[in-house]
Amino acid sequence: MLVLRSLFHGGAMSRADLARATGLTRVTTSGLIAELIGQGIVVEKGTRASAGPGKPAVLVDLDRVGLQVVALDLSGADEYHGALMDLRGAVIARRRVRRESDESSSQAQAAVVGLARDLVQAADSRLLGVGVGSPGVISEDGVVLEAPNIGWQGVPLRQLLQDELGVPVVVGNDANAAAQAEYTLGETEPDLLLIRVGRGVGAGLLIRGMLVTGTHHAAGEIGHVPVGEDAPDAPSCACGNIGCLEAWISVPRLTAALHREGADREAILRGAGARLGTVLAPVVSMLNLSDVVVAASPTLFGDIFLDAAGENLRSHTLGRSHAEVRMRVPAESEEIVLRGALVMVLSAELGIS
Amino acid sequence: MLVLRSLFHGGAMSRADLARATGLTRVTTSGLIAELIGQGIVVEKGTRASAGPGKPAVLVDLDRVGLQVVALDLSGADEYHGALMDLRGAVIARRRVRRESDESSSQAQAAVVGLARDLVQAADSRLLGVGVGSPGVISEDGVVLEAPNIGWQGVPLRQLLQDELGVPVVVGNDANAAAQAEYTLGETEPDLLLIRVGRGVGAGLLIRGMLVTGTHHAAGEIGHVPVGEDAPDAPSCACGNIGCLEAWISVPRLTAALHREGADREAILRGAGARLGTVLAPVVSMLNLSDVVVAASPTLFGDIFLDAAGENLRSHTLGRSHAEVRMRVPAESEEIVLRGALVMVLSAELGIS
DNA sequence: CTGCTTTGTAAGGCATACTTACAAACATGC
DNA sequence: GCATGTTTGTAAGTATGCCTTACAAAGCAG
Repeated sequence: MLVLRSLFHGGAMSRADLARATGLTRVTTSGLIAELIGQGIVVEKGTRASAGPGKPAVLVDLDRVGLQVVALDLSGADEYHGALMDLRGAVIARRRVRRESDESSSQAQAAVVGLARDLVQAADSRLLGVGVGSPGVISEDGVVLEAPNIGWQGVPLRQLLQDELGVPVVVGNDANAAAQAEYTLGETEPDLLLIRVGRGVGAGLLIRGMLVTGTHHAAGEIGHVPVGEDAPDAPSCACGNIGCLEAWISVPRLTAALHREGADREAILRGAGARLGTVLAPVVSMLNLSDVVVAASPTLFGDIFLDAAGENLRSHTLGRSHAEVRMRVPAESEEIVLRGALVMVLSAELGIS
Repeated sequence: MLVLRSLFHGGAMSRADLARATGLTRVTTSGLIAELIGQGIVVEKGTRASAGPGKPAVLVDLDRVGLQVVALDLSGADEYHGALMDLRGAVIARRRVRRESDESSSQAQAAVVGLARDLVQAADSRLLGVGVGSPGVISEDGVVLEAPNIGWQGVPLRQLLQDELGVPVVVGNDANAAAQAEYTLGETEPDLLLIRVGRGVGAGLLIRGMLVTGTHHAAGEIGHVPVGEDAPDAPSCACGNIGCLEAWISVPRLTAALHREGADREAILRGAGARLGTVLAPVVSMLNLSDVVVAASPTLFGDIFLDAAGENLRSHTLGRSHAEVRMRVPAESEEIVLRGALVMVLSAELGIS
């Protein structure tokens, strides 16, 4: 694991470089690399153009193009999205399956299994596994305990897919997957909060690089925290309460507000951002976070929204601590759940994080 | 570590019991116990009254009365409080040093060193180390980065005490210490939030039993999150903002509010509790916590306050997740920081958590 | 008193990573 | 052109931690 992690983040290097990076001896590293080459996970990439005296180094690296992963993103509003990727995150094949709004639980399961099977069959090289980012509350062993958007309750998705496909499968919450993608594939602090806004509002939280799951696997479910519930324009939520964060900022609700007659686009977006900032303030203070990522459609959640959220967040967390909170949009935000599913497979199969 | 942890939480047991508890073999356990007995950390406690066939077991246990720890609590409003304790948490000697309000940084340091030295000299058995729970922001290596209440800034307290006393020293935030005490000494979930209200408001947070420290060691600093800042009676805070949580519920501010003419005690306490609930709601939702502990003077923060906080918290976190949040007051709340300091030493010296 | 159970220890095995030693392959200086 | 020094990668043997197997000690049950 140590060797694989160093290789993954450090890129191609010699056995001696690896020994220095991991703190192991050259001897031990050599043995481990031999084993990994035997397993087909690591490959030799020729000698390095020598840059000094001594025997020239033979570079080794993860087989970044020879190993493949199937990643699924079930969080789309009207489609299931999947891709066959290599370890670099490059998409080799992509499939989208339209979702009917009146789909039953078993129809949805069949659609997802079909999508996964299709992509697994598209693999033209060694397949490490299948990763799935799904909305809802998901247990450690990949049972979707509750996913209202898909109409699932207690669906053992991981087991189901594994039995159908005969390949290792990992299933996780979409926001958690996105947070792991941002952490493992990006250059971030080990403490990271990622907010995802779609039909609902969800969050993924990493503390010291470790996913926070909560007592009942429901960490990150902040859509139904009320905020500004005494405001004259406080919206009522589908859950029955008034002023839930989700009722302020979810994509359908925000779109509806913007299309209302005489709507002031900027004021509405600024207001929505401010609501998010208010809800996040206690969390950011409590955890002393410095890095908050908003993964959502940039047309709605662009600079106006983000600046308002950031301003409000900072004005609500300014204490004696000088911590500056950075709020930002991740790179390639469209693919972030797919990339998160990839990272989940890397973590489960290779111990990479 | 594994063996010590099992012994600490399981109490006196035989080597064979330990083997079953840890998953190690009897042989390995026996060897480790022999080593620990050699170090004077574990003692044999005679044979167990036989309860069946087989050779009667020889009980071994941590030397709970022979090992001692010095614990300091610097969070008092007008005194430094310290105790010499055994591993059970029983107080063998206690000292209190009055604190002058106009004390300088170095005077405070001298007072703390004197208190610690006094208690170290009172030890009449093997002393494991010194633990200090201090208010403020404290780095991993025991430097008090900022403690406005004591007037400290960048004081390397751990190094200072260790050099003066020649004994292992651990320094941590008081709320963090309290949370660790509650976790290690009580029967709680591995995810635990502890709120301490005194001159300020602080929190200690454990996720999977691990302390959350935050990017700049300032996790738990929630005193200056504004809440209800638009209310007509929103108080202004020393920090310059309006409606900081601390301005609503800190002991001096709450006491002052209660002593105002025509004050409705119950309404004020309920209001203060509700403010705390509102601030905690996003945190509890985000982390999916089920256990929130309020460690504060029970005269002010009794049932009225707690019920209001709990009600507000629940009404603000009721989503689709059925998680019930339990809010409670810890046992022996007066000594909780001392006991936390004890736990910090156990953790640092013996790996017990 | 024999058989069975449980405890605790002794002896040896196996895996992991370490230390030491050395051959291979290159750059550099004379 | 060649000895010298440097870095890489592997071979052989060592230390450690835990395991398996085996057995003596000390009790209960029939």
